[in-house]
Amino acid sequence: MSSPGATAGARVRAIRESRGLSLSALAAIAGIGKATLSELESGRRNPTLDTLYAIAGPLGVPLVALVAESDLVVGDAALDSVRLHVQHDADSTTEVYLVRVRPGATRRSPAHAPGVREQLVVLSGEGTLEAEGASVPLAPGVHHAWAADQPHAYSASDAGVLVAVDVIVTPGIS
Amino acid sequence: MSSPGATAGARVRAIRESRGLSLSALAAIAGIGKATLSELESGRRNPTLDTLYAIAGPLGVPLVALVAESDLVVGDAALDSVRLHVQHDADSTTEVYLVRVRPGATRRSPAHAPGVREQLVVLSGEGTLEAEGASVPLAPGVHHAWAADQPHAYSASDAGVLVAVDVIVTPGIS
DNA sequence: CTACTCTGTTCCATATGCGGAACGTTCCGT
DNA sequence: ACGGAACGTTCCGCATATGGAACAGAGTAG
Repeated sequence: MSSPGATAGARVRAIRESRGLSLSALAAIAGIGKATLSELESGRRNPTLDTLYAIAGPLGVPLVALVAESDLVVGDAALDSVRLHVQHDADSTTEVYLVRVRPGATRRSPAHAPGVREQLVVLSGEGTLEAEGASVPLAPGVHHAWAADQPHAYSASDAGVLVAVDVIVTPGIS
Repeated sequence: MSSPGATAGARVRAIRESRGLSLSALAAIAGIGKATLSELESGRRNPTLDTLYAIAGPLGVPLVALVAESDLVVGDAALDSVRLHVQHDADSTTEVYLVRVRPGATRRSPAHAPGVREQLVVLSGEGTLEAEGASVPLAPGVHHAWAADQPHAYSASDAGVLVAVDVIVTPGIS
């Protein structure tokens, strides 16, 4: 955490590998030098905004995701999610994630703490959400809210990546 | 908007002035050169992460606030919004905003292009949403979707700031 | 009017981020 | 065993971000 550049580099590497992209490929797509990307990922440079911006696009993540002092829950092969926003209120904590589920993959989530509520807004892709014992079809524009203190799972169809905004509200203290 | 560095510069200047800080003072506190800050604010440099990080601290804002990809309406008495995510698909463009409406303020939005759909997930605060001729009460956890090709407005109650995630889907190409 | 301190900008030497071209490895098809 | 192509790293010339100093202007105290 000492240097923001170092953590950004680690984050870039994590996201890139979770996408199955090679360093050379990403450098080519982003239009930057391989040397730049290599030393950036290993934390040996502190990159320019332009460089980070060039990388964020092809990775499909908002620039915020590379810079934030927020946590990145890196994917197993099935899913990765980026925390876009955290907010501590008097009686609850609200988190906003951008979730990406790979085609054909399923993400099972264990039960959260009692009282936790979760909401999903699908941006693109199709799939299914299993929650509260019901099965909800997911498609672009679909919204669903459920109690997350029970196990639940999202899965993406084989057609394409499922991208969604996930809002999790946890009651109680920060 | 072309260069992320340029918008970051403008944002730094806006926040600095809203804090009543002089350029020299901020440079001294942040431990960076006045030249760096001057040319950064005027958009003539594209800064390093380290430099932005050094500035964000004394300004009292998260690094994210300086880097956000789109226009942040600072100092508008009614509202500010940060674009968290953009995504161009084959037949539509999806944008995710974090919107803050100040207590008692109202944000009126003109009609967007035909076919644009908008969704709101309220994170905290209370207020009212006027859309499609109806009035929807807003409270934490509330979700609403509507056709945004007509004028609409959100307003926050006097109780507190209204914070919400706003998803806008625009059909057609970028 | 002078002297001082503050403002923000411009000039400059230095440090360093940058991309292209090397490099050593590993893997795959022949 | 042998190309050949991919991987990621290191080297190097060039471009540029950096901070210190010099600068002009504005405001104030003497």
